[in-house]
Amino acid sequence: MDMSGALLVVDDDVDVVRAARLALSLRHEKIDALNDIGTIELQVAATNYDAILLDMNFAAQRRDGSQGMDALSRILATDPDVSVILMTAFGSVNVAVEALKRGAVDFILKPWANDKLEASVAAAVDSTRRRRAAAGNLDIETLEKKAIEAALARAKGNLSVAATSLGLSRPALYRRLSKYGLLP
Amino acid sequence: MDMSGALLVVDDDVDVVRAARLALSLRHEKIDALNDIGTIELQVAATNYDAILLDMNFAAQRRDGSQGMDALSRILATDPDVSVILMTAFGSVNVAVEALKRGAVDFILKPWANDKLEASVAAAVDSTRRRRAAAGNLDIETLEKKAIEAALARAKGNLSVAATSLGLSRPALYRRLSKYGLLP
DNA sequence: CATCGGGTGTCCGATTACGGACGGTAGATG
DNA sequence: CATCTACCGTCCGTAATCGGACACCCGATG
Repeated sequence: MDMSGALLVVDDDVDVVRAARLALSLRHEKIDALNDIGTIELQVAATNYDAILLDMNFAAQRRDGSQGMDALSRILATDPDVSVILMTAFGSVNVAVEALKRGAVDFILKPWANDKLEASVAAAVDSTRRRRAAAGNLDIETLEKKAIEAALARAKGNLSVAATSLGLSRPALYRRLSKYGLLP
Repeated sequence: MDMSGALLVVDDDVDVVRAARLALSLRHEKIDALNDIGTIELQVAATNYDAILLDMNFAAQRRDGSQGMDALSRILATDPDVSVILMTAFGSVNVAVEALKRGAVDFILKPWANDKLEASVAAAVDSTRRRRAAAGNLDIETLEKKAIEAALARAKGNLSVAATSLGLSRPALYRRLSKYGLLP
């Protein structure tokens, strides 16, 4: 499985950016860096990143992670399908939980173990790709087929119940079962 | 907004169950308890709970949370729409992150603050209800309307692009826009 | 046993949906 | 200016879909 992706590392500490490149460049060809969250929306809108590594603090005295949380929201508003991994040296259980509840896909404490970072990024890239594929899979027939499969599963194979929940008559459902190759 | 829900507290410590009832019974009429995860699937299959509070350790020497993680998976396999809040006295950032990545909606450290527990449960009940409502909203027209709205948003109002991504001809899309009241 | 309720599979006259084609607009380009 | 490209809104001959109705089956019940 090819997990090479386009990554963005957002951190004002150049050593962190360097360490991340070192850990990830063997496997990922494109690793952009951004040291200031002020233009994060522009950057994210301009490139379909596969994963974003986002630090949580961007001012010397800040440790509460609120800047990273804010940036997370802005990133996801700009590109709802991208996976964001938050990074911090000052993590607590509460901050970690809050980050994930707000949509981060993972949370990495600094200093990280390289194999852990690699695994997290690989999973994030995979996640993003699945999300993009699903979002691109919008044709009416695919959605209809999936809905019918879901309704059948929920109705435990009862065709009458499934037809009702789908808002279809039974003959209409039979036609679709035949059309989509779902007949037993 | 009525947030009274059917709750299940899964913990082998009767003091925890008692404390949870005390904190939550003013607002929630049904609070079941289960002290052993062995029959968790049966319990969850028998009742449409709105939220489940799940301890992470069920044996005296166990602190790693693996029993709770296992139970979480089993609960979600049985009822994919229910919100599960994990609880433990031995939480770490890694355990918390792993819990949320596996599908828990929140993570509470013991001993908890009652207002925090209440808020978490209220959000979980709301979440579960939204999930159930969405799962029950399976009629073909609703799904089709939503798909069209999503495609229009992605295509930034470009009808030709939206029609193509939906697998429809432009006249077919126009008919649906008219049918669903989506014409500008 | 007969009856009821719930479900299955199919048919056919009526209705609706389909998409290629037409005519038009707007912006970019030489 | 003329041309091209991309998009918009609509039409109409053809094709497909619609759902009430029919016949049947199965399990539960009196």
